[in-house]
Amino acid sequence: MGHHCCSKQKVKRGLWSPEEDEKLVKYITAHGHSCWSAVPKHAGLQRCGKSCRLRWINYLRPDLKRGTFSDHEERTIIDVHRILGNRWAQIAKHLPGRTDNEVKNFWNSCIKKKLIAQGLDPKTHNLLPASRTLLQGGNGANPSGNNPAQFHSNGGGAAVGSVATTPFTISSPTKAAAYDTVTVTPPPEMAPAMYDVPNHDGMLMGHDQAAAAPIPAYPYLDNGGGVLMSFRDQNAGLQTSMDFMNGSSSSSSMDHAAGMPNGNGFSQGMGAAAFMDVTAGMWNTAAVDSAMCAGMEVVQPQQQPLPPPQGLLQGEMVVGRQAVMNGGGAVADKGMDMMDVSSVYGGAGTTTFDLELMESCALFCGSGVGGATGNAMEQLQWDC
DNA sequence: AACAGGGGCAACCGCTTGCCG
DNA sequence: TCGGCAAGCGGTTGCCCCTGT
Repeated sequence: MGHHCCSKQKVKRGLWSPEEDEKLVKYITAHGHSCWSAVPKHAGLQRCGKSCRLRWINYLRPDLKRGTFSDHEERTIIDVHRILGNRWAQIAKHLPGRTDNEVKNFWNSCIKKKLIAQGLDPKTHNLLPASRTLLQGGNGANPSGNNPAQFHSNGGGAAVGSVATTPFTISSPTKAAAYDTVTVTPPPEMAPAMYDVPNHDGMLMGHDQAAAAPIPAYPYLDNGGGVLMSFRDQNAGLQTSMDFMNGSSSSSSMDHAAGMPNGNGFSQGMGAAAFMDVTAGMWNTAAVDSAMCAGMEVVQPQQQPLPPPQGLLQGEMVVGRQAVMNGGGAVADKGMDMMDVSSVYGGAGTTTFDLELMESCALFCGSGVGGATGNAMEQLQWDC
């Protein structure tokens, strides 16, 4: 059965011959591809437009990078996949010269196996049950030297060494020097509700001072500020990290004070909180409801904070989309109208970080409330 | 040398999305 | 608002090549 666009045509299928490639390249080079359905006819090809498009995009495009994936590209794929899931086109955008098809094939043929070999579920990036059981037997420590927690995605090692104290990290590297931190003491009655992580898949957020250090440039997310996220497996005591960087991002970090009850984490089952203030680029958080940021260190700017956008007071706390971040649970139950950033995004335009990815990162925070279904990584997938 | 099995990759299929009349 | 069309996208298939027996 042919494509819809060519069902009435007699089209060739299967592998492309060099002659066909040449015809297509010549035509596209000379005329472009404003309408793919017209391309085969004008190029003298017995193919459907859809096939021509695929051939061009996946193989003939001059800007394609051929050959094996580098270690860096591999790490990038894993990192972004952890956030976006099987959204190959989105992942491929972070790999110049690579196509979604190429990334997908590489994932299925190589990376997936590596993750499984490391004891990680390639779909969720969480520990596989077998590995979790094994590691739990070691009281959360890494007994084998093949600890998935050592699979630190950015290669920078910012959070690898902080397994014991840094469950989840969001930071941005380049303006680290402009910020210091203040610690907000968690009200004891509030902290458990906010940080309880009820199941194995709970993702935790926290702050890692080390993660605030500048990190070398990353090839992806070149359209926004950087975010570094680090995940610790609550039960196994393991941690992995991901970095979303770009050269213009501001620095920020979040921190949980030591000794937070039950793991310092954002819960799938609870309303979760990530605090950043896009009024100053990002993570310029100042006057935050102490109940919301219990146990967190909230970064404050040291130098010339940017003026707040319209509709926001300096230092007001805004994060993500309200519908995403403020899903109810303990936080919402207390009447907190948190994380509504829509007015900021649409208004002053002061944010510079990758909203799409950031939102993907943030989604998990609230989606489990009122029906904590699925796992953390599935909740990360942005529901566009 | 022949064969089987597996891996990698290119291409296809079908659904979704966006645009336009 | 609706329907048709084209493009985008992710999942799947099938072919080719390599390796082990």
